[in-house]
Amino acid sequence: MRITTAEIKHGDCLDVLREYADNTFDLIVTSPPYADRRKHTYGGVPPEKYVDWFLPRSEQFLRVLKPTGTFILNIKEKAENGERHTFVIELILALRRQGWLWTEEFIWHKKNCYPGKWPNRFRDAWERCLQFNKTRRFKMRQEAVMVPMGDWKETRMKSLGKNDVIRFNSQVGSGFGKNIANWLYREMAYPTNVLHLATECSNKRHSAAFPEALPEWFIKLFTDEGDWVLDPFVGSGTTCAVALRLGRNSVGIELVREYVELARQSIEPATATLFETPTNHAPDQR
Amino acid sequence: MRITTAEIKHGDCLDVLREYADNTFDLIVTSPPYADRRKHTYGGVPPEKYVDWFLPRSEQFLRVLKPTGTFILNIKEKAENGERHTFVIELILALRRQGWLWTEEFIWHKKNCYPGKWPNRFRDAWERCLQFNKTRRFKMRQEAVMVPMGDWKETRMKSLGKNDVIRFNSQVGSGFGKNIANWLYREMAYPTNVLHLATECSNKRHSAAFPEALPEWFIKLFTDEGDWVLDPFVGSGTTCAVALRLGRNSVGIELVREYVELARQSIEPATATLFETPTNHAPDQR
DNA sequence: AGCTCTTATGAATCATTGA
DNA sequence: GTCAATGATTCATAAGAGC
Repeated sequence: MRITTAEIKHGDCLDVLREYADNTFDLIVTSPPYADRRKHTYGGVPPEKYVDWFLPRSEQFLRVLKPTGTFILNIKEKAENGERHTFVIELILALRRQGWLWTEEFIWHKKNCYPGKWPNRFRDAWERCLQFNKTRRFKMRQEAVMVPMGDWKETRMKSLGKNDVIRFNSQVGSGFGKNIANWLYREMAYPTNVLHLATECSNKRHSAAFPEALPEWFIKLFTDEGDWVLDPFVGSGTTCAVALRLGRNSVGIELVREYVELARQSIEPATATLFETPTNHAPDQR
Repeated sequence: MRITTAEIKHGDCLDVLREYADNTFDLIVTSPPYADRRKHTYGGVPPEKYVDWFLPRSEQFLRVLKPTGTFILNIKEKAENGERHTFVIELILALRRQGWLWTEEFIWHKKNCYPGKWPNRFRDAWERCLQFNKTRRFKMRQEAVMVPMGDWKETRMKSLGKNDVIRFNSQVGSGFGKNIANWLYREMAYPTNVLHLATECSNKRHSAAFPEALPEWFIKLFTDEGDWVLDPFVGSGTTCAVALRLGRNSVGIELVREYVELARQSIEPATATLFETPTNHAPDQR
């Protein structure tokens, strides 16, 4: 038995993180407020000042991240007046100077991107998920995010039935799930660094900044159960809700009061839930 | 009747391009030799010196490109010693200082990329196709690269959603009918800035060749028939072969002698072919 | 329960109008 | 003149309703 905690803090992550000790978190995954020229919008940091605004905060991220930890930054520059902003690539260079290793750039392909037509531009259907690390020996659980090969989904999954799949997902490593896993892994392949996810366009009150599948993928890939996850710009709480569901401890920080309330609601029903850990489950088999 | 030419020049594009007048080409599309520390490989420019090596050449590109023209740079930094090189993003910043507009970054998603497994890295399944322009008013033929639409039209036309009605009501006058007419006969949709192309594995002796579909897409998008296409690092001649097939004039430049021979062979069979131009064809209608 | 059909909307961009 | 608000354009997805 293990208690998994999820906590939403109100404030600027620059200040809030000072309360946390060095080397606390295994994963920092976040989608910060994008640079925007308009002052009334959330964030309101103009592109020219974005790097200067970000660096003091990423300095704290660097401090509280474990040496084996990973920092995933979901960010995308916008096109304005016909040209792409450069603040994101300038941020990459600045973060390296700050001591981060730029280890990977994942591409999130948004299958259902925003529509629109312009005379000299197509719809923007991708975002960067930049990976930074403190050391080259970071924790990575590649088996946790394997994907079905070829037409596996159409052929075998259909014959399995929905309940079987749910059972498999919830109890890999024991009994029924283990048997499936034996032949399943032969049918699975490692993914690439291109993620195909749709944005969530549901009728929920709080529209998620990014879909649950995005933090879920990185949490599975870079943490074990019981590890600590941080989202310093947690917004409506997606990251913490997913971390909680996956049995990871999490801290979310949010500046805007009303988002704090939303985020707390999203994790409320399960905050005190006890998660049972299968006795025969080894994290590195996942 | 019109004669389409394709010519392969031997030499360094820095020197060869001096023979060409200002504002000659409508499109420059190329996949330059990647930075590489090993000297025996093609290119052999170390990453630290890549920008300095590239800038004099891109200065020539800027000169010979028409004001309405486009420069597509297919390039991807490689991971070395566990970290991504920054020379590509530094090159973007340097090209902007040189006078280029960084108008777009297309993502080429390589659907069947080379298999492999590393302890802390997934397969690299994408490359950057950076778009640069001299002005914001560049030529773009979006209709030439439209893709078959999903079932959007059918579902949309079956019944208009309440939201559509609201949006139409907000318009003045006969906007409603006009928009419906736009949808009625449409079977194709505009693509996004993510290209899904398979790599051609059945390839020749030139290792860095990109698939024909890649230059083809950009040639269709940014040129009309009879326009001029340049590939300053033409390698085995893919760009020129495609340009010829599409009825565009092209110049390819290659430093390595044996690749020059390969490239010339690839366009040989059709070099002198006469392309018949339909008499009722107007370039601006495409 | 398991389908099909309906409906809303999403980190969008550009041109135009208004302050 | 600079800067901010408004209008026009467009399509893939999943929740929810209906059968």
